[in-house]
Amino acid sequence: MAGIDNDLQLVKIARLYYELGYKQEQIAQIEKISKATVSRLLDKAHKEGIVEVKVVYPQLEVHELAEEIRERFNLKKACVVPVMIDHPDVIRDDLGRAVSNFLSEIIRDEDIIGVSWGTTLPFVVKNLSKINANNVIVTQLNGGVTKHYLSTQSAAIIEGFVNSLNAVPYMLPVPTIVDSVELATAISADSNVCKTLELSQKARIAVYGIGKAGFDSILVQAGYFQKEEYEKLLQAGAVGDICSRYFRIDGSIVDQELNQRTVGITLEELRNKEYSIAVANGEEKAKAVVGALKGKYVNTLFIDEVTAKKCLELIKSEE
Amino acid sequence: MAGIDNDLQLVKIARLYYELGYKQEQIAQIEKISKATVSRLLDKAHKEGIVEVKVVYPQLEVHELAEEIRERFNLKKACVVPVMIDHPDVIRDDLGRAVSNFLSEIIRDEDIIGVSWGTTLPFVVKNLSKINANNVIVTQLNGGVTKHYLSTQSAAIIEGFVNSLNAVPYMLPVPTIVDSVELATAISADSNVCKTLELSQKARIAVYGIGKAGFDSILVQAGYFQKEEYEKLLQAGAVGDICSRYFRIDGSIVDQELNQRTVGITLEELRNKEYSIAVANGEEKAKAVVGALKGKYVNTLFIDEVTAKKCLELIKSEE
DNA sequence: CTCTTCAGTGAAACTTTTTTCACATGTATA
DNA sequence: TATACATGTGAAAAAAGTTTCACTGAAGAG
Repeated sequence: MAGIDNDLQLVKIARLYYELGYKQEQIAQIEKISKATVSRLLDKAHKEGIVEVKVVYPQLEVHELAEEIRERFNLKKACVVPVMIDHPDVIRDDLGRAVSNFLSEIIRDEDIIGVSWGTTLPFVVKNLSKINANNVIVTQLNGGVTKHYLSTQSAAIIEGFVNSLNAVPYMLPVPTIVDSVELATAISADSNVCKTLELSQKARIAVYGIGKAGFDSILVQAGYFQKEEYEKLLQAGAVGDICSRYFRIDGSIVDQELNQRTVGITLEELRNKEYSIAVANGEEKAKAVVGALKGKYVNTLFIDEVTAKKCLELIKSEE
Repeated sequence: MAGIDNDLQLVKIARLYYELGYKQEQIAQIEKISKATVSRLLDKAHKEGIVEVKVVYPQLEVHELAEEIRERFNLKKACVVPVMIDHPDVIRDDLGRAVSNFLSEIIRDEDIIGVSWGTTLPFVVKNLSKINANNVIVTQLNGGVTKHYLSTQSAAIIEGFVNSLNAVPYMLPVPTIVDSVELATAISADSNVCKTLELSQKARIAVYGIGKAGFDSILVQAGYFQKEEYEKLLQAGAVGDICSRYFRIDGSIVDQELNQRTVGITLEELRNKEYSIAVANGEEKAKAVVGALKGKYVNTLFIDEVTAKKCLELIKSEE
């Protein structure tokens, strides 16, 4: 798309501006263009990733809250990031970084690591640094959201992991929920799908987000549910999902038939992972997080301060 | 110096500005300070390294010129970087990056790598990325410039290499040129100095700048030479120096007595290195570069386009 | 205790950057 | 060939960011 000539000029202008501190007007003279164009080209350089701005700061944690949650649910590890700025993107970025750091501590050669998709996972990928490991396999834990096979969202997440770990990907290019149990069985029997599912089962590490049950869920918006069907689900006590499998606040699975129509790793299987790593962000997800913890679908939790507090409140009010 | 509270606010403001794209005026409202202060704090965040701006671009090379130089002087490798922007800092940065990339290709476990100081070396250090190698030793090839033992310049360069390579440093905390041959011999006999010199001799890789002989040289300014002494040197044909040892355009050493009063690796020793890597930048250094190449003190050259052309001109005009 | 000094601040003046607007150029389409 | 349409430009207007300046309050000196 962008020619090399073009990019060279962008680089030149960016360097004159950011490395040498020239004013845009001086650059305009040098390049014989208007200062307006210089401004526009600098903007383009940002968008094309030629200019990178990074804010460097230590990873902070709220240890007391983390310890309380870890003990209460007998987790392997809990990490609570402080809410420095109350904005989802900022919090998710901090969570993503924390998860990423943790992964680079635990990943080793020959590992199989399963990942799902969601709103938080992209932030893990964004913060993933090159990790030195050999023969790692990345598997997709559950199908994509779009029904038209291969959602770009999940593909990008897997790709990020693959690049950072120098790994081999195993995708699950199927819908996450299908119309009948028979169809789900048939799909799972397909040799490619089956291979990925097997690897997901064997994975030592699984990383996924915790979803909140509600009409704003991606699954609803992607048309996986009729309105009445979803309402029934909510009335039956659904508070959240992991890999598109819905559970109640006590951790029990809501609808066994639905569960059987869902393709991908099961919640049972997650229980047995050495590392079942969940990331969650947002107060409204507190019930979902509590459900996930009570169901033991998670042994390593990454969560923000506000949500962590809300979770503890919920638990304490139950007692 | 800066309190943690203070830094936290800097980080917060930097993130609001660069990650969320808030205007300084909005941030001023949030933090209940004036927009002038926000501007000042952002400036401080830059200076403290909390905000990093990087221009990302591929490493470009002028292959034809490089090949011509490589062949003519029978070098192992020559790398000529294009002059995108005619400013010493920019060119040196490109050179530094090129050297740094090359080093990360060739460095291996148990290596000994000797480095000098100069105006170009800091740019190599700046661009050095973490290199995975074990038990590497970094030695200082020649004494610092200041006569007061331990020049910060060279210390910083060594430190950069040590950090990047996870290496152990061997410093040479002595003046580079002393008053008498006897003193030089005595200093070299000191057990610490001797150890470093030995390691420098054994080093598989040496990295250094090529200096130009002239009254603007750091050595002159540091008071190593009387004016008349230096004039004599120039009249005797000195065009440049490597590790404070002066040579003519044909590569011959200018003053044997001075050479013997110089502490550090000898030019002879550089000739036998597996990798004798020189970096040079600036048209005015062309003669010095030609001398270094003719003397075979270099087998791997990193140079900018303009200087490379000038060198070839010089050689061709001699023929 | 008073005076001086100094770092830090906001308001306002100033500079720099971005956006708007009108126009030009080239390209695809009828 | 004419016509719509997108793309890119500079001049000027508008917005955003920086610097100057005068003032404040705190720390140290007398």
